[in-house]
Amino acid sequence: MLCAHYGPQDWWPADSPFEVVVGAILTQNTAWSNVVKAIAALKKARRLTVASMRAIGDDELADLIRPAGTFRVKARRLRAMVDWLWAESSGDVSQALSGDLDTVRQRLLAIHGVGPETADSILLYAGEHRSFVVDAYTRRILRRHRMINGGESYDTLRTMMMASVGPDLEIYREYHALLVQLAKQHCRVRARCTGCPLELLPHDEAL
DNA sequence: GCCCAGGTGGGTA
DNA sequence: TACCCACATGGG
Repeated sequence: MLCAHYGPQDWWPADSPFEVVVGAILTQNTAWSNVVKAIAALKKARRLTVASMRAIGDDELADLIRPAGTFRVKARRLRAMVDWLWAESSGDVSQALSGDLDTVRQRLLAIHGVGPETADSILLYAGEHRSFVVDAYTRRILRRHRMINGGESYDTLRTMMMASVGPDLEIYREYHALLVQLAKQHCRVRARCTGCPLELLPHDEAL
């Protein structure tokens, strides 16, 4: 039995794939609590759809997402994203993300404002792609346990994690929750992760 | 008042 | 290629 079974299901709370996409951009270098406020404002203004967000100006969009910080920058990035989604699939997020992982990932990375972490978050939580997200938590934990020296590139860490964990959508999605569980319950992931970084985490210092 | 957060793009050497 | 910096709000 995988410890993932006990993990919370709310690392990326969202009511729709598009909300995941928007959150992925809004959370860049930003506390999630601020993203929640911005998303609530978008919902209240009925602008949390590709078509309706596309229909407003940058100033209005920036004003709505102000609580998330760097709002002018993020308004431009959301604009680039909705334009792409519209061109790609008339705003159907699932359809836009369908297809071969590496191909879709490259297409996402070509969009202004979408870097590797944002792309992987979208692929994993808005799509059905088994693409591991390397975020600040992942780096912090691996470094704390001296499993990396800190200089590795994003792609190096992603490849390392995916090779050791194995292709498992649910484990990828629950990874951060898993770390919490590992810390609290001293459990080990053995079924499919023998030898992986999770296995090596000292139970009292996972976070 | 200060520091940081679930990054990315642009500029410079 | 390899750094350095702007972006900006809200919470501890």
